[in-house]
Amino acid sequence: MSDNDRLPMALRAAYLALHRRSEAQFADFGVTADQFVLLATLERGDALTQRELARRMPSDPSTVRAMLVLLETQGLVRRDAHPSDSRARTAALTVAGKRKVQQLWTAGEPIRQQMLESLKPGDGETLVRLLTQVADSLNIDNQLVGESTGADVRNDKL
Amino acid sequence: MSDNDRLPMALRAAYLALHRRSEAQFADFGVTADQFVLLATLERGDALTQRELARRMPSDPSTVRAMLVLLETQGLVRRDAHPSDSRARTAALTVAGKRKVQQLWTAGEPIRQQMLESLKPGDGETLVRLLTQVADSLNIDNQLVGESTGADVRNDKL
DNA sequence: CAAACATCGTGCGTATGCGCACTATATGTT
DNA sequence: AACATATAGTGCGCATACGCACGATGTTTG
Repeated sequence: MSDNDRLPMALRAAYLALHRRSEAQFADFGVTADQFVLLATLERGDALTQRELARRMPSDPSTVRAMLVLLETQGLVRRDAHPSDSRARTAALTVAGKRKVQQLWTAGEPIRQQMLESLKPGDGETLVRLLTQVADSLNIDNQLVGESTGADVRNDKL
Repeated sequence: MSDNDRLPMALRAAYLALHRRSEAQFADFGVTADQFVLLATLERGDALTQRELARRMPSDPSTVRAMLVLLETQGLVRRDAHPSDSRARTAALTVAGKRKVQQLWTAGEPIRQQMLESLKPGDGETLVRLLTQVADSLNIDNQLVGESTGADVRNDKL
């Protein structure tokens, strides 16, 4: 039971530590940790709608919008009208954005390295697997009743 | 390499899922997920200074202060003068706060249960262990380089 | 076609999360 | 005792994170 209680706190502590460390590491580049997540997500799939971008991050659409507005003023991101759906807007990296995200991958490498080095070989994969299981168990429960409004494919292979 | 990159995102996704789910679960009680963390921390060690409370959560002292101010107006927490250190203030649960935290433990039980049920027996402990290792590796690195005897400590280079 | 419904983006309000600068107090050194 | 330094709390600013309500547009259904 005491063990039961420790998992949420351990997860929280680990994420906040990662977040703090990333903020510090990216500060020199004028970019926040979450902005990096957004930019990296755009790097893997350009010209996404804001909603699709939010789904992949994962984050809230309104949060993503605020971030895009900010990143747009910094010239890292562009928002264009969607070709077929006039409600939607697509988000894409600018040239400067692509350059920035490259720098950020490099700048963040020590952090990812540090995390892996603290684990035994193979434990990195184990950790990713367990985290994914836990995240899925917390997410899906809301819509566990198959009422899919179409082909809601879960193509996120994170 | 690709595995290297997935760990931070998996950690982020899992934490945010937990946070969202907890917010939803605690909303009926008029308490946020982080407020529960604070209250539960106070439950385990009453009459902490704000800084010690922040260290245990873990969170930032200025964040904890804002939360305490809020919780104080809701009558869940008391802030008293520290007996010996006149700079410090101690935080403690009120009677209503103690009652509330009890309710919240119960309300959050399904979430913790759900997390554990998504894992094989024993994997819960493994996950906690790996998360703790990763968190430690991200936290300590800043001042692990202590061979200085304290004469000229310039540990804070930010 | 028209009405009902779903979806996208937007704007607003609240609550963290954290850094930074500032004041007040405590502690250590000479 | 006088001074330097460390520490506790405060106040401010910025950036998420999210829910909710709104208008605009797309999609389905009668």
